[in-house]
Amino acid sequence: MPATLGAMKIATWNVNSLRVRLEHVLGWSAEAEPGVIALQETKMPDEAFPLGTLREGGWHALYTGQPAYNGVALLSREPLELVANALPDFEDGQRRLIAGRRGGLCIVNVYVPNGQAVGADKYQYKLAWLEALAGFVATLLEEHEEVAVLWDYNIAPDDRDVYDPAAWEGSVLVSPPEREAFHTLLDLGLTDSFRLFDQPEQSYSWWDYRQGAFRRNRGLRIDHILMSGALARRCRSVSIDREPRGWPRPSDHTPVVAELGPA
DNA sequence: ATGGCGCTTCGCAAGCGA
Repeated sequence: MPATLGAMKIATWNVNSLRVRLEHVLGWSAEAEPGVIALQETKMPDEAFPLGTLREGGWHALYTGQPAYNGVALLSREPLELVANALPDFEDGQRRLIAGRRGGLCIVNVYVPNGQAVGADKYQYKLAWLEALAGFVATLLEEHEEVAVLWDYNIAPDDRDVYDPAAWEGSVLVSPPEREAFHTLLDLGLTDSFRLFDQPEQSYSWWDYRQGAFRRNRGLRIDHILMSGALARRCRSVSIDREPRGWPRPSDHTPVVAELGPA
C-alpha cells in the first residue's frame, strides 16, 4: 500500500437514491474523473448495492445501507481499508457514516440527520449525532495527518450559503445550535475547504425540487468537504458542479469536488 | 398562508426530506 493517496479529485454527492441515480453517477464520474466519491442517501440495503455494475466501471466500494432511508457509500479507484461503518457509541441502526483510509489519508463520508424542525425530536437527535461525530473525528485526527470529512452535513454554515437568509432565519439547517455544531468540527482543526478559494456569489449545492428552485437559484450550500490542515495544504481547488442538477430526473443535490495536489 | 416535488414502501396513500 502506498504511503498515501496522491493527486486526485475527491467528491461528495447526495444522490437521493442510488437505484435511480446510478447512471448519473457513472456518467458524471466518467467526465469529472474523481478518485473518490462519497455518496449519501443511497436508500438501499447492502444486498441491493450495485457492486457488480460499479466494479465493471472500475470502482471499489465501501458501503452501508438500509431500506428506504439513509445509506452511504465510498467509491474509490484504489481500494480503501474500512475504518468504520457506523458512528461509534451511536449504534441506532441509521446508516449514516462510513470511513475508509489508504496510507495516511482517512476519508469520512457522513449523511448528517436533517433535523426536521427546530425543537423536534429529530432536531435533538441531529445535535446529539453531531456531538458524537465531533468525538469520532477528534480520534481520527489524532491518528491521521490527513483527514477529509465529506458530507451532506445538512447545515448551511453562513448566511451567504442561503438564498434568502431572512426567510430562513432560525429554521432548521441554519439555526444557531446547528451552526455552532459546524464550528465545533472546525475547531478540531478542520477547514471548510470551499472557502479556501474565491467562489462565485450565491454558490449552492442543493435546490428544492419545487417551484423551479434550481432555475431561480434558490438554494442552500449544505454539502461540504472539510479538511485537516495537512490535507488543506495540498488542496488546489474546490468547486460545485451544477451540471448534474440540470439533467433529467436529477438528485436535488449536486456534486462538490475538491482537487488535491501530489502528496 | 399554503403547498408546491420526488423518493420510498409487505404500495395504490402517506411519511420524509431540506
